[in-house]
Amino acid sequence: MTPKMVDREQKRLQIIGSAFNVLRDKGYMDTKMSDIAEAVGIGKGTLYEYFANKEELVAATVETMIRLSQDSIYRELDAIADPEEKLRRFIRLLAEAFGEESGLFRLFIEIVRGSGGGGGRFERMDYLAEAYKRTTNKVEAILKEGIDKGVFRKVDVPSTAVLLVCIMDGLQLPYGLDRKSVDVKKVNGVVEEMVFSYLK
Amino acid sequence: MTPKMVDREQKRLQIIGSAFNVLRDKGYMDTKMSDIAEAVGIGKGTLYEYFANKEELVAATVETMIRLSQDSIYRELDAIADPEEKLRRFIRLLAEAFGEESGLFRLFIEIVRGSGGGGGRFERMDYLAEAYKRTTNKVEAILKEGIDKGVFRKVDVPSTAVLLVCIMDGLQLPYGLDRKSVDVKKVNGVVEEMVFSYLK
Amino acid sequence: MTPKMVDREQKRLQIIGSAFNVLRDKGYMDTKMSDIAEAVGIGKGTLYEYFANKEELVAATVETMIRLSQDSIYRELDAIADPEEKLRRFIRLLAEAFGEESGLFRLFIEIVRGSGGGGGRFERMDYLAEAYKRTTNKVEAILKEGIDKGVFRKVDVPSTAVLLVCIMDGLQLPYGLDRKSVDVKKVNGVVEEMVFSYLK
Amino acid sequence: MTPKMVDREQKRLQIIGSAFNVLRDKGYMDTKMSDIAEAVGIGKGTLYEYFANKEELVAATVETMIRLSQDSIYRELDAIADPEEKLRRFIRLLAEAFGEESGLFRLFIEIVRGSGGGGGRFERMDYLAEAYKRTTNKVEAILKEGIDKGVFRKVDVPSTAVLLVCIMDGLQLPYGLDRKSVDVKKVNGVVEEMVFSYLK
DNA sequence: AATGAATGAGGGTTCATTCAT
DNA sequence: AATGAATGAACCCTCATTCAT
Repeated sequence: MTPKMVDREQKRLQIIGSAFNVLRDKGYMDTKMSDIAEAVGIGKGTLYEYFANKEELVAATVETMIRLSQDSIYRELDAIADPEEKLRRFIRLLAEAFGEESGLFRLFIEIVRGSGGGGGRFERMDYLAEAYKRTTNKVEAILKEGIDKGVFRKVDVPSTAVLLVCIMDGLQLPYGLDRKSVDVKKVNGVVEEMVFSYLK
Repeated sequence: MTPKMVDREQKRLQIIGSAFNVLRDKGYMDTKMSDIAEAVGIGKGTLYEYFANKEELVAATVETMIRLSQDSIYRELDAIADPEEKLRRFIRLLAEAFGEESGLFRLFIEIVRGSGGGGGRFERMDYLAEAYKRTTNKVEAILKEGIDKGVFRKVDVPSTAVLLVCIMDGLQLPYGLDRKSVDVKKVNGVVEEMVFSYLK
Repeated sequence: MTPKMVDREQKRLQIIGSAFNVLRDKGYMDTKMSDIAEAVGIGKGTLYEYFANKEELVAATVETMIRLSQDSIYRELDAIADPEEKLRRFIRLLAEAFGEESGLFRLFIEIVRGSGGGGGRFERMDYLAEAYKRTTNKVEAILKEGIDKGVFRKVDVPSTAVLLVCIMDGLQLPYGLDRKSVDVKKVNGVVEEMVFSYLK
Repeated sequence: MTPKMVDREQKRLQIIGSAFNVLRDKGYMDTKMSDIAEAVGIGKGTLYEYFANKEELVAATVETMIRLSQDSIYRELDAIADPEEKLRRFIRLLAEAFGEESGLFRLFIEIVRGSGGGGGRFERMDYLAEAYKRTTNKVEAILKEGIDKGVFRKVDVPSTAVLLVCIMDGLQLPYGLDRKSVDVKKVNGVVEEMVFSYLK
């Protein structure tokens, strides 16, 4: 990687960071390229020096933010040996990651929505599917390990893993609708109880 | 309500029905007013005789479809006396309603996304919050009844109700990403098991 | 053709007429869609009700103007029996058609230029090639008839026909460069003399 | 001219050479400044060290290429004494210069087109008019000499000269439209025959 | 002198909305 | 009441030009 490449990559990341803030707040549809440029503090045209078009910029933004989020989660998880503790931590980290602070998943969903139909606009959304798959795989591994070690019951691993990820995703819902009246912490507590009541 | 009003209401419903089909398939962003008009089989201008603008039409569509879905679910549930059976049925009905066939929730999410930020375009989305609230209330009622009758443990009712709705919502996720490799029926089965392992 | 189609075709022609005026004066590159809209006296968006994009509009304009020009020329020629008189008239009509009044050919050339390279923007320019071919064919027919009737020498018909069309085209040149100092009428006279000195 | 100036002039010529290749292939409209810079193998900004803007660069390119072409033609013609031979050679040289290999005239025409209207972008296109004038003057001189020497008929010299240049220009036409089906050599042969049948 | 990253004016195009019929 | 032709604001994107290094 030449020095120039470093600068370029730095700038891409800077743009992605600001782009994410705007996209998270306004959604894909309502985010104009000029909004992003303004947020980064650069000219509109400069965006096109780093990304071919809006779709690429948004895809790269989502990809990067997911990767960063996943990397950070996985790194922390890898340091934990006990499967139950690992799963418990996983739930909390995902709840955090999906929580309001991030908004990543709200954006994620909007984009998936737009491209789910087949003729959708996002081509590179395979990455999103991969990220999802990576997460379910991670959960599957944790579950298997727990079962092998006799910590968990012998549950259907693939279905349970999918369900766990779905639940974490579903916890997004109140953020859009009912921010005030829901005690997120409590709900998260119930999630853990419920999951382990099932696994034990 | 005069006969004319009835006609008017009929036509609104007809438009809403066709609009929903289009919106479900293409998403909010990619659905043009002309697409809807074409689907209904009327002129573009006529839409504006029945709805003030795109936002109103879409809001009314989502409202109506949610109401219809909820009405049908509640009607069926009211016929069931046993709380456990009621909750079990509720889970299945919601899974169905949120399932791929409907697509209602994918649309719902896309719209909520757009208006979540506060400055968003959808003003009338309070209705969505109400629908959500109505559902959690319904679940709360079922839980309370079950606890009162000694069928369920004494769980935190509000949090558990919220969680249940979130879980049902979260089950949408695979539809957009991983339609093929997920065995939806199995996952739904795990949901039931998990919920009741927690409530018992 | 329904009544609506008539109106539509009328409007297309109206747009084409105004578009031609603008294109002739400013050239393809410097003609903005808004210039054309303004010239027609309609909104910019309306152009797109009748033509898919700028390229289609320009292609249709050139096609139509060429067709009109050719139709008018051919109609007049068909009324003439004598080959020499026919060719003489042909030269004069083409000189007129290609003359400054029209500017059609200047535009024509600019467009062919842009699309000649192969990767060029104009896909429908086959029509231009056809128009050119139609003209050379017409000239070939006149030459053949003249030769058959013994009015002309036995020249190489295809090459001579191509050359005649090229000459007429070449007469455009002074219009762009030297409008003032060239006596077009005289030059046209020389063309005729030269051509017939060759054919006799 | 200081050594520095020589270097500068060298570089200008180098740029012009590459610029011509690109312009000939893509046309004015589709040639970006970056294309030229890349072709020269220098930075985009450097172009502006040698030419004030795109227009100047293109104008200089066309000017230079025309001058080079004319110089080479004139040098060769000056070595010929016999007027008929001179004219014959002139026709062949111009046919070559205007031929596909060069593409100079296709570019020339595109540019003249853009600036013909008066409000056009090219201010310095006077040079093109001068080059054209120089060519007609040259032809006039040849014709006069031929007439004086009794080799040619007493034709209208200015008109005939203009016509000859127009014909040579017109021979460009098939290159853009009908490259395949035209036997250029034969057509060029007919040109000579026709011209001399007129002059004798 | 040379560069190329940054810029932003400007163009083509879309589509929600209007309104004359 | 119903229509769809007309509209133009608004958006994405390009590319000639500038200027800090």
